[in-house]
Amino acid sequence: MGKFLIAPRPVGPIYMGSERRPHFWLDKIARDIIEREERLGRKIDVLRVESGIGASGFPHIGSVGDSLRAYGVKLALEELGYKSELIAYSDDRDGLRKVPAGVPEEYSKYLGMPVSEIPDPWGCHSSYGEHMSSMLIDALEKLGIEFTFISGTEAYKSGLLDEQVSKLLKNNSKVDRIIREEVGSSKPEGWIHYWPRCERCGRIYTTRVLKVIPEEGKVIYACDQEFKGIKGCGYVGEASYLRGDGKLSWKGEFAARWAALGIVFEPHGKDITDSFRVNERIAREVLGYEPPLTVMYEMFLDSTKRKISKSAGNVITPQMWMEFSPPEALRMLMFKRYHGTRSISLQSSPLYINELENNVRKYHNLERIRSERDRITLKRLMEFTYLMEGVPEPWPYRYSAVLNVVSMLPRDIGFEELLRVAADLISKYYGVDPDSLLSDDIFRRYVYYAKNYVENFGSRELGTVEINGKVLEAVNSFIDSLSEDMSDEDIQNLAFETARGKGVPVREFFRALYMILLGQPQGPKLGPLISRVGVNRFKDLYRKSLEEGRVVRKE
RNA sequence: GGGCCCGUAGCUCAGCAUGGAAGAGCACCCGGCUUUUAACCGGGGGGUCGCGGGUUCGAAUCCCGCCGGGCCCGCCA
Repeated sequence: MGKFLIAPRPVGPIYMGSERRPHFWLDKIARDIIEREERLGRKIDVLRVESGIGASGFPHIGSVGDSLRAYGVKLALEELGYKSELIAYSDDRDGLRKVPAGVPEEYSKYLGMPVSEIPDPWGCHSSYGEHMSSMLIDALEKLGIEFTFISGTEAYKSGLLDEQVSKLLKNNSKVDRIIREEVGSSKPEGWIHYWPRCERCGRIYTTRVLKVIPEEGKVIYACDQEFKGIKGCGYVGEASYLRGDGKLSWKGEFAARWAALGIVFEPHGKDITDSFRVNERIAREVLGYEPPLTVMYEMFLDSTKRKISKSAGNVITPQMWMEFSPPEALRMLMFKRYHGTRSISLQSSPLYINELENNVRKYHNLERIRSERDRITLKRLMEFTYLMEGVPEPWPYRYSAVLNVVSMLPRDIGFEELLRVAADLISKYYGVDPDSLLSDDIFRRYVYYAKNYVENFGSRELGTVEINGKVLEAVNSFIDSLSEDMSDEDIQNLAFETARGKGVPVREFFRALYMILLGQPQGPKLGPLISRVGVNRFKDLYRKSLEEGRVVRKE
């Protein structure tokens, strides 16, 4: 199908190579999916894409990337005129493998038990697993992702996977062989890759299937394996695999889900590439289901390119992200590309927001982008970033300005007061109506992000400023002449008078002041800025800059 | 032991699938505009495309080898 989207062109030197059309990666995947499904002759009334939702630990920023990318593919499929659905499948049937930091130590007693059967440490959800997955679901909703939720536990209990589980167990020797061929196995030859839940101790990772009884839909098992130092309880019993008294191991669970739900696309992190490869073969060779198209994405690193991990203390949760920058910035970051190791940090949030603002502006000036490829990439990136609901008109102010202003204001004044003062200053900077800022959701959020940023990371690091000696004298004279009782106007006039009186170009004079205070050559109108910040506070800030050696006299 | 990603301008990165005159943004420099409100405008400098081979009329792009940075997996998912 994809090929027919490209119109035939006349042959000739002018068209050499021009049949290569630039494309955005999500659009390409969507076209590939459709082409593939048609070739396979599957019915394509609803194209289901899937994303797993972890339920074993706290979600981090990478967890939402998987779902976000899958959702992007769903949007792209819909744009091509197909119905599509995102399945968010919670892995709450998985056993607890380790007790994450932040969960009571004594939870080690639950190791090996399905997380949906472990009590919620905080008591607010029906289980540990539900608590964890609900945190991720909450984040997905904040990101504007629509999905159909399926709980793994429910899936097993409802019989959704019965057919596939039966097939896998009946063909367990074939499954075992594939596993051995692809990744090897330390289990004895002929191992049956299914985890029955021990009726007595409730664990699944300490059991071993002794025998499959297909005609009764059950297995005989022994709870005699060791898992993470925990020994099985020794119980021997039988479990129905049709009622879901257990679960498939990873070597087959994806395959079962794909076949049962008819999944055509699922992204995966590189940590489970082996798992994917095995499952692809099992789906194809045992279940007779051609596995979904996939993309592999890299894990996230922090700004110093170190792996994000709980022990390193650099974990970013989606909830933390939302305290510092908007969901659309995160969507943009995730949709930009899917390969290459990504580094991400909350401290860089002003950069991400700046990029978002620039891209929104560029989107409304597309004709200015010369290269067709860049044009298409930017156009689609922004349309996906705004979930196909329309890219907003650029707003007339910058986050960097809001952050600068907020970082200079006293911090103990309360949010509403901070908002008012910031609106006042920003309105003067950009020449917009302060009331419209106060009722503007983006502005309100900007002030919120900026407040959090300053409280967590301090003011933005300002570089050293070199200032011409004569200009510096003028600046000093200006600072000395300031007094508490001056109005906005007085201060503004004083600035001009001082500059002229000292024979310094007005532009240079202002530039110097803004560089010292904000680290950038322009800022909100000076009189009101100093007045809102407070003359004495302003003098302190200036004195500090001098003391810290940030301001260097240049002849 | 197995596998993956990255290396292109000072910085952040596109471009590589399908080989056809090295790109963007930021930064920098020059010029313009303005009693700072620029969310600017015009121009400019700057790259042995990590290194070495190979294929080719032609390689950033394909193949092989190496160097540097980083990541993942080893039965848990």
